[in-house]
Amino acid sequence: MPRKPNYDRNKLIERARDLFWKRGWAGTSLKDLEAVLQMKPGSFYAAFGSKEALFALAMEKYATDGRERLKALAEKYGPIKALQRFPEMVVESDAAPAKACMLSKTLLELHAHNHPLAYNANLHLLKMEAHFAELFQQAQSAGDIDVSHDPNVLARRYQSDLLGLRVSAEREGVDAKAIAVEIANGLIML
Amino acid sequence: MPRKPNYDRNKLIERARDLFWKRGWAGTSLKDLEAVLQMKPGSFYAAFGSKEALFALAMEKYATDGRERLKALAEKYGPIKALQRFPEMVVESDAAPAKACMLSKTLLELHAHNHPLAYNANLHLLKMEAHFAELFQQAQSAGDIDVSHDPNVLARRYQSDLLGLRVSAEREGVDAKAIAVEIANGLIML
DNA sequence: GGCTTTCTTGAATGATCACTCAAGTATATA
DNA sequence: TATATACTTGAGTGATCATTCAAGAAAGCC
Repeated sequence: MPRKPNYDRNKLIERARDLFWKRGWAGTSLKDLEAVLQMKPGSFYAAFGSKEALFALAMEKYATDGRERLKALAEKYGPIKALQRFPEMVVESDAAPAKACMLSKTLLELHAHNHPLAYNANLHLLKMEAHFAELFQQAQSAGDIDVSHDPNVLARRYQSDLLGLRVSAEREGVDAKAIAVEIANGLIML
Repeated sequence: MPRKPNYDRNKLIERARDLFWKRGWAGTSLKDLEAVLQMKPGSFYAAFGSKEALFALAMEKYATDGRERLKALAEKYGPIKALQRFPEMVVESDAAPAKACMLSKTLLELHAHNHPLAYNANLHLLKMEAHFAELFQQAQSAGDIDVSHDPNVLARRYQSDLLGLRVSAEREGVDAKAIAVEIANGLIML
């Protein structure tokens, strides 16, 4: 009896993610979303409920994809090489809507307003950091990093460096690739 | 014959800076500004011309103050110690409206819109980076850092680390002080 | 083919946005 | 004290914001 929606929900979320990622929360209007998603307000609200709900879905996809890319890298090259390649990968992806991290952008924009999405962004960052810690620990087991280091401390610093890298990459006239290489090289000496 | 304004323009700019710094560009409405500055719209526009013009003034003050704090630190402790102390100082200032850097927040929020304020923010970041490079060079002259390093490269990385630190400091549950110490210690080994 | 159910449409909602301006008020000079 | 010159006030501007909803269109089941 029902009627199927004539859109691919997953693709819509991806397109929304790209727009939110690039323009941020307040910088993305519903008119922008309607244009990109090719949806009228009625359909939009029937499908997603609210701008905020869609943003949460977009951020979820962003975070999940990031973790999966890291996981794929680790399975292909091993933990230490994955950690070394990841910064360069992030900075060099020309197809991405922005160089900066969507999670940190969201956090910075909405933290002062105590907006749920800011809290949400931080949760995703914590998950990613846990993943980093896991890889650092595996690298220690493989003998690539001295066991005197606390993997959680390494992960915390690594993520901080990565966030800085990605802010720098958003700037004009800064050689982010060079910074990425420095971060990667910094891991050899541990 | 004229009548003097009954406000201290400089203090108004400082209060505006604190509000913009905390809440960002879109997150700060004119109503918010009117409340904090105790000004009606008419006075506001007579005094500053536009929200954008005031934001530019606020950012200018933010950047100038930052450079002066660094300069004061360098005059008191010398170049290398100043560079080491700066990250901790930035993270520990509890009076500040936000931990994250106002310039990077502005850049991330407005870069995708090609907003003049984003370009402006980048200019201030470049100035700060030049100041860092100068201190690195002085530290080399003093024998505290090996001359094999390019001071501009050091400054680029230092600023990137600092930006990452300050994003991390904005997060809940992250020991930013510890990261600041790590950055400081990283300078010893150069 | 009719019927039910869902999806789609798009005008309309009230709220808030940055900003304007004419009228009123205060002050420094003459 | 009179006057000229600012500064202050606050209601009002049109634009845009996210969101709603009633009406119309399409698709699966009997």
